Amino acid sequence: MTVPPGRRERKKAATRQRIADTALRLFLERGYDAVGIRDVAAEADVAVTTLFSHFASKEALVFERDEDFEQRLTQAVTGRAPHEPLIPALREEILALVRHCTADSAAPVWRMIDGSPALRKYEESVRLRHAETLAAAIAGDPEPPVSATASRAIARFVIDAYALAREAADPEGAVDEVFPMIEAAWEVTRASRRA
Amino acid sequence: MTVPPGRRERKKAATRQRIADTALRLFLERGYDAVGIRDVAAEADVAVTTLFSHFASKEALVFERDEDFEQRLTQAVTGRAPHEPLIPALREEILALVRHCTADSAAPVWRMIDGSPALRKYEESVRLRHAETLAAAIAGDPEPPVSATASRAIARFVIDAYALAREAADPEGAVDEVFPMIEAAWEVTRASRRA
DNA sequence: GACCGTAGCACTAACAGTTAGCTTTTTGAA
DNA sequence: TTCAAAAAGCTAACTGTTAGTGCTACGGTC
Repeated sequence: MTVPPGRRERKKAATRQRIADTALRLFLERGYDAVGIRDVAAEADVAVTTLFSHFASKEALVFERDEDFEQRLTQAVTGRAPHEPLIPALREEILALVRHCTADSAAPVWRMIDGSPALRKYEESVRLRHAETLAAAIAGDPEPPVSATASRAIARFVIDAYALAREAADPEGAVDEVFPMIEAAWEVTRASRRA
Repeated sequence: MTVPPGRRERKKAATRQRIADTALRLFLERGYDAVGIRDVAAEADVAVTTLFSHFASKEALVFERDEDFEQRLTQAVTGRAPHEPLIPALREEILALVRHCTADSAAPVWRMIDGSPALRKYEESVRLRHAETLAAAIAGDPEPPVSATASRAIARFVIDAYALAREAADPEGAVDEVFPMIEAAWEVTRASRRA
């Protein structure tokens, strides 16, 4: 019983990381569309099939860490202090995530994403998944019980806020503008429940 | 100068329609994944390149009429009576569209879409475009002036409502539940503008 | 320490969507 | 009739992705 995950899993993770790093480097050097899967595989010194055993698609190479995003969102819901209101907690988390991805160091990557229709499309589908996960977290939260539809709606609104902020000229300002709207929408679901 | 759209354009439209009809028929008969582009082209008696000159992708064959959707939404905004409030107008239009696509006659098509990840993903990207178009219509409406961010947020919320309703067990009930939330979000933008 | 089942990886070859390059037909107008 | 442009066609490729198959190294067990 190895507390540090066994050598096999470490090797696997290393291979995965090597592929992701190589891919990102090549994409940034030559442009996403100009780099083929075969190029990435060759440069990372793995077979094409190996690459696809670690990543479901070419786009997934770019959004390698998207599960962190998902985790942080659900954590913001399920891990908040008792009686701490939901929407402000989500607001803080989204704000942190927006700051994170509009940081200068991340700029080239996001410029690449914005420049590729395939990547933008993929990002949307990733966000849809995040919205579903977030909806499940909200629906499962005992604090204020809400209907399935309402929690899915709020979840989508929150993800929308993130998407809008990322594209806005003033990302933090966009969060400040959209979240009061979400707060109001949220209040409606609570009001109808009290009635 | 032919006032009735010339023969050339009619023929082109006819070819386009023949391709779309053939594609949909084959997809429903054999399943979306089991039908290749070459099958559709052969059955419609056109070259593959011709097919792609009419449709940008295989998925686009299924969402052939999606511009109607877009048109109806912008029409609901720009074509409403003076002083008619925005959100109820959008609510009515979304309700009509939801009814339209949950009608029995359309059921097989939507079942096919729900059964194919590629189609679901494509539908999301189509919706994103619709949200952008709707946002532009809202932002361009003189009646209640709103910021670019607020109009984009509302537009996304409205599209979200449609998406949620389409997937919900009780589509019309979902519209009834989500639109009050949107209305509240909308009021926030108006309140901050009056302040 | 030897043994074995499994997981990771490799290789080839192919499939399917999509596009480029170029030719032929059809159309609308001079 | 003649001509330019649009539409349609054909061939051949490129690119992401997968199936099939086998080899190798690891991890747990006796």
